[in-house]
Amino acid sequence: MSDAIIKPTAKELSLLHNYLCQALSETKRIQILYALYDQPQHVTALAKTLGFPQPTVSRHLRVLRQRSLVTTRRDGPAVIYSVGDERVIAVLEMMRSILHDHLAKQSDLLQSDFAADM
Amino acid sequence: MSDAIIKPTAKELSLLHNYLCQALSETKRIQILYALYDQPQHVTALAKTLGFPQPTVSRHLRVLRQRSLVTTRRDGPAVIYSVGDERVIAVLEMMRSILHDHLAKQSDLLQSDFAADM
DNA sequence: TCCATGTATTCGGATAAGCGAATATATCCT
DNA sequence: AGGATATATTCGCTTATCCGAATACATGGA
Repeated sequence: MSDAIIKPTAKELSLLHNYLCQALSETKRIQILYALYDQPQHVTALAKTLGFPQPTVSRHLRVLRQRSLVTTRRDGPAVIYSVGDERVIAVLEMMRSILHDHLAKQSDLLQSDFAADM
Repeated sequence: MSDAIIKPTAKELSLLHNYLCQALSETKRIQILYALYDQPQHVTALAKTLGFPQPTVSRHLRVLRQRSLVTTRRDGPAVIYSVGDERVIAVLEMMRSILHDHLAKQSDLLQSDFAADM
């Protein structure tokens, strides 16, 4: 498993960072991705759903759009956004499970510390 | 598949962001993770491998350590760092494959644009 | 204990990224 | 064309984060 991975070059990592890591490095954008995964919708609806101002949502969507992480289709004057690549959600879900295990482990530590004090 | 995902709360996303996304939102830290995955090593060796100043590496390692993304063990005055959770590498590898498909698709587009011009 | 090696932290300055408010642009309908 | 709705962009400001240089801290051996 370990040796199946071809170590990426610095250049590739820079691309990876600019393309994906950067895009996911903002809570609001992650919220937007999950909201769109739950339900494709247009900008104003998204803004209302999340409680953010419309320009804020629009700016974040631009970042996601430039990286093809969301796709668009017009519906009259509105623009419906959807998740462009579901694997991005899979990535986020994997991160979530790592986070959950981490929190569980921390909670275990707290418990054993507590036990040790008794 | 789609309905198997429990939509995370804003609070959880904030945690996720602070814990993982934030940590991966920096090219040098990703380089460090891959270098440690390739070979656990101490700080100075890492700095030499990557060509970064030692304090820079140390600062980034602190960020990773605080999130348990790397683990440490002492070897005399040196501190050997290793990857703390290999799933983080899996996450990065998944991102890489998304990036590669994206680049391939872009390259296809360029090709068809080119063909259309002929 | 003192020195050598290795690691972590602090400081000031520079850069990048987000935000709110205002405004520009686009689409459709009459 | 002109107005209504919806979306995108720009501007100035604030905040967060990174970096290099200097320095403090930790460990083991003479």
